[in-house]
Amino acid sequence: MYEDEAQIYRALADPTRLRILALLRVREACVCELVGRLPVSQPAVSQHLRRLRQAGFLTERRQKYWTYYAIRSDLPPMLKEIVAALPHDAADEAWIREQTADLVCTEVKVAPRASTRS
Amino acid sequence: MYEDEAQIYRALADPTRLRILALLRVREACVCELVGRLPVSQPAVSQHLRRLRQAGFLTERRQKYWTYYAIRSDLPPMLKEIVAALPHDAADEAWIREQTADLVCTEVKVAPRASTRS
DNA sequence: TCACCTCATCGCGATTTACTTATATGGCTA
DNA sequence: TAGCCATATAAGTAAATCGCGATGAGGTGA
Repeated sequence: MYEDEAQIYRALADPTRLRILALLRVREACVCELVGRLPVSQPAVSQHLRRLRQAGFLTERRQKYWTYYAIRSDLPPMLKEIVAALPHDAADEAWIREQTADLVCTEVKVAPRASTRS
Repeated sequence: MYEDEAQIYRALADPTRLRILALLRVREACVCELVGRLPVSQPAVSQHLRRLRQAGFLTERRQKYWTYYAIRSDLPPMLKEIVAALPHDAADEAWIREQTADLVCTEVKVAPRASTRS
């Protein structure tokens, strides 16, 4: 009794996952984009995305190198309201809006690696 | 960032707490009434109530022996919607409706103790 | 005042969660 | 097909969570 509902709220019970939802509210994004913005490692982001997907919040789509995650368009009304009610972080939203999806990952992540090539 | 919201959803991330909210949706109740209905111990119920109160869902009121908990009437709209959207359990709602607050605890709990007095 | 009632808190063990690093997977491209 | 890229999974650890029984706190009433 109420296990299913608790499961859904448990998926929302983490600040990083809420931030991911707020970011994806602007537009879909691939894992590496989120990794470039969030203060946790790539596996952590991957695990959070899996949790949100299993709870029914996200869909995934493969394209070229990247896996894009997006908020399900057929979200139940209550969940849609919850997502809509999340606070807006101006910096986060500006950031994800100005990303050019196909460039971010390679461009951003090659730079740091340059130092390891020496 | 998003810590406060996560805190709220964490308070909802447990089936027993959701069931308590659904029960209190019918009417306020004292701890011993909830203990009489839920499949967990009195300390567990007490802790769940504290968690819900700290998250801002409940108020408490003392009267004679009992502490009555109720859903805050000034709940933010989003939280009010969340509580309203919880599934209705007919048996639970019938049960709490037919309780006569002042009788339940002493009546119900004296009986089992009789066997330990022998 | 003292016994009794409800409820809160303490202290503990078991489980879950969220993170890390290391490594595996699988698509893409040369 | 060989190597690279983004992503997923594995394994381990620290902290949070949920349950219990025992006990403490505080009001009530004889």
